[in-house]
Amino acid sequence: MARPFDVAAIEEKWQARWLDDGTYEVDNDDPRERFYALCMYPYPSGAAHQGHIRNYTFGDLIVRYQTMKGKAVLSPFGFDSFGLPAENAAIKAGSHPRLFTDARMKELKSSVRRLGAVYDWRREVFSHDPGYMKWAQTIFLAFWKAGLAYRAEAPVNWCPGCATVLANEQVNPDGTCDRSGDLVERKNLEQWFFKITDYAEELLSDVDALEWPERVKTMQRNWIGRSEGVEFALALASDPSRGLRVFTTRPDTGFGVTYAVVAPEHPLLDELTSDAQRDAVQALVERATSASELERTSSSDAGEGLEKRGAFTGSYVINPFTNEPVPVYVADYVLGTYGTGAIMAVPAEDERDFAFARVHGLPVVRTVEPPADFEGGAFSGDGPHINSGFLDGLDTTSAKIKATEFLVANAQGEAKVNFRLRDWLVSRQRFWGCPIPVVYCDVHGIVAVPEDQLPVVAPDDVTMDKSGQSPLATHEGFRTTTCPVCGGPARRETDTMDTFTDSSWYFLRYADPFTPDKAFDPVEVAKWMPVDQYIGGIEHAILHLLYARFYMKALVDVGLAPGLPREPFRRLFTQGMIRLDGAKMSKSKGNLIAPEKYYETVGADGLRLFHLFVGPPADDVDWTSQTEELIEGCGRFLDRFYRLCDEHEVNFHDPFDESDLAVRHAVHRTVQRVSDDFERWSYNTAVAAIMELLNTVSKWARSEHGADKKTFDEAIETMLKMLAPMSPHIVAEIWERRFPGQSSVHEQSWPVADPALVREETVTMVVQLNGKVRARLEVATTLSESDAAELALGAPEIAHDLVGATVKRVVARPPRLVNIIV
RNA sequence: GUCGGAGUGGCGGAAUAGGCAGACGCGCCAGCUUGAGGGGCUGGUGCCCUUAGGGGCGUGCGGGUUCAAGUCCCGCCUCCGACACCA
Repeated sequence: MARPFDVAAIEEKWQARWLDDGTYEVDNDDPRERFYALCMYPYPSGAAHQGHIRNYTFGDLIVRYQTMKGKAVLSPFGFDSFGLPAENAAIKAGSHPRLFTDARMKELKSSVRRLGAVYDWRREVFSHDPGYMKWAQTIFLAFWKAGLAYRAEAPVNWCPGCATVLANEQVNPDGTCDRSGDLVERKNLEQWFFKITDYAEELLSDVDALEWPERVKTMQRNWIGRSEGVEFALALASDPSRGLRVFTTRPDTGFGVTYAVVAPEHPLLDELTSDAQRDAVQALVERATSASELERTSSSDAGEGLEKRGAFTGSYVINPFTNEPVPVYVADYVLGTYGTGAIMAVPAEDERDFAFARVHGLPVVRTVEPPADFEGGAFSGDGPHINSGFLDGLDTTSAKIKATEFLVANAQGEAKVNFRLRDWLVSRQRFWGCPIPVVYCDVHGIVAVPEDQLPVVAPDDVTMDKSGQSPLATHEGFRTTTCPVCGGPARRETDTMDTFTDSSWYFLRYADPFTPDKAFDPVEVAKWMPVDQYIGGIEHAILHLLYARFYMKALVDVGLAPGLPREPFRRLFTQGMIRLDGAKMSKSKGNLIAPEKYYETVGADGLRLFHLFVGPPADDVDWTSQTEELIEGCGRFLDRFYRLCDEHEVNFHDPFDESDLAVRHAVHRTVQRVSDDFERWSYNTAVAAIMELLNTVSKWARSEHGADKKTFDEAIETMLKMLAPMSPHIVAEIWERRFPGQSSVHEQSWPVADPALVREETVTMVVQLNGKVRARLEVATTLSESDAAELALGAPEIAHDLVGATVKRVVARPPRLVNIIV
């Protein structure tokens, strides 16, 4: 396509200027109102693809728009530069992950520059910078000293492919590794954890006030998974002084407990198992613990269809409500990691228990009366209680209260809240991450590396392979050290931290990257936090966002962030992803569409406009053959705009007349629309509004009748300003030619609509006959109801249709519509 | 299965408070620009019937409320996403 201007030259010129002039650098003591705009910390995977382009287009639009609105906008950039891909690539090439990472950071950096996205590069942060690691480790130690980090042996998710443990959040529902897709195994290992569960309640309740997409909030709530109930003891029939502790949310159904179940991992299982049942129990346990999660859950895609495998232990416990003994089973449908790892089973009111009872021939006793037309097994709804002694006749809510009181008094019960959320496993047996800064001394145990020795940095000459242990553990020089307390022999921790720790506080360092003696100065950071607009992909709805929220609260509590808000991200926007042939576009899938070819044709300006115009920002974009043509169309729009600004085909007339006034109206109405659309993330309609205005102005100015020069200039000037955050290069170029020597369009104020010009004097009123449009009248906006009705009835088309008919009713809604019912 | 979100022309999508369905763009058609056009400009373009004027239908499906429903209510269907034995 022949463009009327040199795209590449213009874009390069302005990109260089924004960078050289430090146009978007901002100081912490800036007196203007502040705005913190942030795109999620990117993993440096190389040159940007369309997903990045889309993300940074939105981010840059906000930065430029808020700047024009007169705010001091913090727009930082950096890299989540630790992580597996670089390490795996290094193993493959026999190289060092830093080489890959540095090269890819450079690529991504040049990509965002090529897009015309602007940042305060003085604030750049990246995870493998020793200057950043030092504070990452300081924070770790602060958490440890505050009891928020601890070491424990735990059954962990072990990925054989990645040769490391994974957080629960990194294991797919089908039991495979989120990264490699390998089946995850269970292993018992000593690991570091963060006590995120201490914050479960606050993490849950604070979700309500966040201006986040509802579905992200829902996902967070579900992940935390709060449930209220009672924990109590089922007395062992063999020794009633001892009990099997269980958790239930339905104490009201206690009279219906016909058996109990313990998880295969339950500590009391061995004791509960009788000799006669030992073989059966053993078989069940072996199958359950060796089976991967996949095998355990793959028999069906619906919970109720799952095979209910279990075995009788040979023991009985006493139902405290009935005082009857009930059998204890071991079954893999009870999880060792939730609640107490044991349950009371109520087959009549719980589907899973019902399914199990059916398979194993256990009795079902209804304690809640189901509706008359109820068909099916378990009824988990509300209803009057039956077969329930002192609970008979009560509804679920009152029965729960009474049953809880009973259990507290008679079965060592206590009301309890359980969470699905587990503590965050943060150690990784990998090389390319931030080392955990502790030392193990035979005398003093776990000892923190003293602050003046931070950061602990991994040596370069480490062998990385997939042997299954931490690469750092194989490096004697690193591993062997002395105890900071006694000077005796000690060994270093050789695990590194989960990279999600790096992305949990980077936004604080951005706000104050200059402080040399601490992670950040809370006074400086308070000037920017919380982030006003956070932008990123929906894939981080749980992991990153939950961890960062936890960090923020924990940092305040351990004293590193006094006075800072406990929630880091006030507003969140999750953009849709780009799909190619139905699959998400990503480097790992290898289905990328590189932006370069579009830079050559429509330029960064055209590509940005496309991403804004293609549809609602939150929606996914399907990249199809038609997409190319859409992008061309966006380029053509910019061409048309450029040519109009040239004024070659424009005619001018002198006295200002009605046609000019109409254009002024259109200009101001468009300003109104675009401003509103910007505020509500409706960029596609904002672009449409400007396209419409260009069509109007173009037709008017190139007509024989011509345009008033002042009105024309106002229209062009206003369009330039409105397009500035969208397609910043060409707009800056045109502005400079029209206003040589003046400050850039990007330093102008965002246009404000004149209310008098937004208001219309006349409008088209629709006249309907029985709801069908029969006439259109041009009327004054101030038209009264009675005048509207009169006008409508008098309209020639209507009068004709009304001959011989009786008007039953006239609904007048001036000035838009009148509906005549006959 | 549960919880979210969505379903509108050939396509991406618009309709912000119940009031003209289809803005804007892509594609397509016609005309002009006439050396041709992958450029530019002008006009047309939901579907069906009709020679015309005009008429009918139309926002996943079926009901309902209303003068008026893409929008509100009830019941379904389909697709996408999250969770998925969490007691």
